[in-house]
Amino acid sequence: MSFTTSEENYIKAIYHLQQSGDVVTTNEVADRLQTKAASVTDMLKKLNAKNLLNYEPYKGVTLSKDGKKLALSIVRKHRLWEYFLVNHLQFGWDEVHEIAEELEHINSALLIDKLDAFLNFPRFDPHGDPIPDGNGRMEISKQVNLMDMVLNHKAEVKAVGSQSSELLELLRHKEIGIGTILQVVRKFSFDNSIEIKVGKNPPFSISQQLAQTLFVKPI
Amino acid sequence: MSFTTSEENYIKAIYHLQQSGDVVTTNEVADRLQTKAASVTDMLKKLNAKNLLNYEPYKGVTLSKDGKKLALSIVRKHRLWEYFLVNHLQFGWDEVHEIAEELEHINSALLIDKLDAFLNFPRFDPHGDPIPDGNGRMEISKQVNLMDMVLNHKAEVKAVGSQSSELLELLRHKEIGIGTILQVVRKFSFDNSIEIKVGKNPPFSISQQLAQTLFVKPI
DNA sequence: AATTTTATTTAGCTTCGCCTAAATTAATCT
DNA sequence: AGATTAATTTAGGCGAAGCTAAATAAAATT
Repeated sequence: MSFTTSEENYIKAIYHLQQSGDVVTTNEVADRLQTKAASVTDMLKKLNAKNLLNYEPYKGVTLSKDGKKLALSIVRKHRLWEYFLVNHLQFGWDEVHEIAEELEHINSALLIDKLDAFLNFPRFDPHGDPIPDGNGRMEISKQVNLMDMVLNHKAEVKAVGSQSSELLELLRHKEIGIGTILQVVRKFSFDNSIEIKVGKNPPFSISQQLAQTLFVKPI
Repeated sequence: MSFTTSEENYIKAIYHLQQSGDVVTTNEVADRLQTKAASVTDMLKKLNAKNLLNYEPYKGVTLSKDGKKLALSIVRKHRLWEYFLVNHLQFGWDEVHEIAEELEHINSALLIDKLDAFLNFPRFDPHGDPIPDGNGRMEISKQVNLMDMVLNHKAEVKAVGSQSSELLELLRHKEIGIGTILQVVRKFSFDNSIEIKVGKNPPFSISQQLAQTLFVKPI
């Protein structure tokens, strides 16, 4: 089964809307996709006929098993491409969304598998959102990127954005690992570097690139 | 100005058809795009109205200045993506065409510039076709990939597929450079390696990966 | 419970890219 | 040159995905 870009966009929108508040309404979808309710109704009927959703007129919609699977595969593609754009093409993490929005519709399972391998099977995208694996499974813990931590709040390192040996070497050197408790004590806007404090050691600074790959959970 | 995937495919088709035999006919386009002549006529009128072509009913079509520019930008994208797929994602050069066909329609000048830089400004794609630069200029010489040379014919190395330091190191070691005269004396299908002879030295073998980055001109 | 408001669906129309069949122009062959 | 064949265009339609306006169902108010 293959789907149009439009169909995929609807499925993805419903997936995201479903995250907060189970059943999704026609207007919510229309809002998110910048389209009109009537157009949404048309598409819901179409996707319902393809068994991607559970839809009953006037009663809102949820994704079916197949719909969820499709949504996760699109999310996977989107986040892998974002990772690629930021970590290999030197995009800022704030400028990649629209491009990934296009790339996510490229149709090739092999391409995505090879991209995943090339990127070293990252588990989080540059925004800290988890990347589903080939079976749609992903990390659940609600993490926040170290760049987004409020000052002077303790947090525990929960995940790193990639498995590349260069990154691991650097982390080993700085003595940062999963489980490390730290807090951000200062942020410098010049180069977006931040200063962190681990235990009773004196604070030291880390680069934006490094901070972006660290995901922490506030304590 | 932005164009639909369909429009871009027509422009690209006309560009390629124009390479061999100036003026392009409706049926040639229909053939190449696996569509019907009537559909082509529709599109030709549309693209003509957008000043991308010089089209007169019954008299065939050529690309206008703008059309050529657009065509070259699509070809550029296509070949850069092919290069990426083969040299970074480990695709075989025979399996990348369809995927690049999709990727070439992704719309972002910045993306392509950054991809180009990431790839080290390659001048030839994995098939030996030249990659246009941002201004639509590209190498002209009719080269053939070393993999495709007939046995025992002398040829001169004209270009290498990339500028990566790893490649250059290897070439220096093997004493191959632009201008080197060589001939393929044997091909091994097991690993697609080939044996070449330079001057009066004994023949030596080079890997498929290396051979694919070498472009020669038969003498 | 009846009415009003809001949400959703239905009906009918538009554009895009494609199609078939019919008409027309150009090319080729006696 | 006139007739036949081939190439191309025109006319009319179709499905996808969108829209507006009207109809209907559900929710909220009185």
